Amino acid sequence: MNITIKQVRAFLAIANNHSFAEACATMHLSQPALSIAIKNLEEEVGGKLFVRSTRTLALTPEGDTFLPVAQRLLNEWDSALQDLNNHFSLNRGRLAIAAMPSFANSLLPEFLKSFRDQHPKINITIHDVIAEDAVEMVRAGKVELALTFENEPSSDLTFTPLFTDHFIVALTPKHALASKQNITWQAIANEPFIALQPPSNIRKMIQQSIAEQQLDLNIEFESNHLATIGQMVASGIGISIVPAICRTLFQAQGVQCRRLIEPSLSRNIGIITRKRYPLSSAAQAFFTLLESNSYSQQTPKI
Amino acid sequence: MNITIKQVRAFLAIANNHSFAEACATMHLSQPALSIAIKNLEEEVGGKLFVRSTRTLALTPEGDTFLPVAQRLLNEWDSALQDLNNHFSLNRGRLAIAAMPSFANSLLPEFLKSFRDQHPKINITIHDVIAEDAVEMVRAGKVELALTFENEPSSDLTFTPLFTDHFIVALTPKHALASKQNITWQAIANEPFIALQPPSNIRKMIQQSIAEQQLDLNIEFESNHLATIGQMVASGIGISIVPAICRTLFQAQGVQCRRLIEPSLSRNIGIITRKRYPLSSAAQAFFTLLESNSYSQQTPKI
DNA sequence: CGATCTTACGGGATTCGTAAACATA
DNA sequence: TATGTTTACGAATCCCGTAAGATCG
Repeated sequence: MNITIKQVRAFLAIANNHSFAEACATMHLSQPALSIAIKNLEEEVGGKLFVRSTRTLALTPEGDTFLPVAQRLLNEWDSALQDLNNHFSLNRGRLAIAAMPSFANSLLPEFLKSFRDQHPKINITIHDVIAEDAVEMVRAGKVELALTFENEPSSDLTFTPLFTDHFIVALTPKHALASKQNITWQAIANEPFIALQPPSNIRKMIQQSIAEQQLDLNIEFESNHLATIGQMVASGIGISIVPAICRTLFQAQGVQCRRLIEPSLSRNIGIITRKRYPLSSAAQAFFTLLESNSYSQQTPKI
Repeated sequence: MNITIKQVRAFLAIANNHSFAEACATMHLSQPALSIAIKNLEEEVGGKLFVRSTRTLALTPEGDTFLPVAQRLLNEWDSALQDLNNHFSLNRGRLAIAAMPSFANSLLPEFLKSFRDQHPKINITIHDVIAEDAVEMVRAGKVELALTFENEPSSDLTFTPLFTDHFIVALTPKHALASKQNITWQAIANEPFIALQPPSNIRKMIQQSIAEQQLDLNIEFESNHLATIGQMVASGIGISIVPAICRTLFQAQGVQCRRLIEPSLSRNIGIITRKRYPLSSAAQAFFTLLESNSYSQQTPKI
């Protein structure tokens, strides 16, 4: 049975207009074309759908029972294809991304705002999880892309760098070290230190750096959240080392930031995606947005 | 958006086979034809559905979300059209008919049996109602045809005669009149009479005939049902005049039948249908069955 | 006789298949 | 290099529109 959409559409047009002649207009077709279309349709389905004389046109009982079915079929057909088209044209769709907390807390909201302004119909889900989990979510296909730092190259993942993020020292303005523009690791090692709890990658990087310099960190407080650390630092109970992208967040809490030197510590932040899997139009659009704006999101060097 | 069934079918074939080349077989198409079909489809919907290299083929996220939708669309499409085809080929459908009680009680079951043997998938509904109601059900479109006697020609209904049905006298074998082959109205007028209750048409015809002969009927009992009248006659409390088509029913109850003469009384029995409305395939088949077997259903003249 | 559907037929667009080119693992 | 997809192109098919024919009210 080889029946086309157009034939069924013609059937509907005629049934709704109660006339071949009038249906021509809605179908943008000549009368003979309609006639042939219906004739072929009737041959395919095995019986007449209309009884027609020159003056009257009526549906056969079979045509009558088919009418609502045909209407439903075409409605579903049209809406399904419209929906597909909307996904491509970003008038519809879902975008799931993961971001490590330091990114989600700092730069991400601006990107989201600008994406939503451009594509308000796209539903966005953010997974604010630690870097390792973000990467795993990409690998498992739970999100299309993750915003996190660069880690070891993987055979199934791609890292697209956006910018380099430096670590900075966070302290209260009343702190003795606050008068300096640059603060050394050596100086930090003598201070009460507030650290992110493992398995944070920031914690890991700081401890590795400390170890390389054969220093010891005086960790007196720990927390899971950068915002909590900011509050602790603001209260003056200790200092911390935090990503520069979160500088705005810390300053809002009354915390001051100083350059960390000898050596400075930084990491590349970018986009993790799966190899050999295409991005959805929505994800691609977000990817492009991130890339094209990354130059303006350079970590301020203070 | 002009998208054909064939294009979506091609999309499904490729997605299910994970290959253009293999999908060719199921689509009975060459590779280039498939390639072009998908290319056109992708252009219509506004984006890629597959990412393909010579060695790998995968769905895009959009293609992936469209896959189950497309599957459902085609399933519904195919089953709807198959269903329509089944209606025409009598592999499916519903037939609603009305029949006056005397017909429904006598000849109809045999017709139904033979129809069901030929078309077992057709669902049949019988409305066993008095003749006037049967006609009204046709007029209202509640049934496609009615089996009843001929009445005044109507502008919107058609009567197709099947056979002529004579009225006969029903009495118990012990009855004094049982010895006669033919019984006159005059003789009946002297007997206790068992009549169908109004608004039965049989009652009407009998009373009209009696009146024309300026006789009086000695109605002592009345009932709504022919079967009840049969029981009453069998018990010997009176005699009745009944349609000859019900002769078998009465004989089974131990009632004997005699010819009614001076004058004989008969009516044409046939099919009532709507003018200007086509019959469904099922109704048409039943109509044809009735017509082609009516010769063998001639009322026995006793 | 007039309005409407159907048949006939020529032109045009679409689609097909073969063959060649192309791309990737 | 070998497998599988895409492009090129000639051919067949299908579909459309104009014009003529048929039919019913």
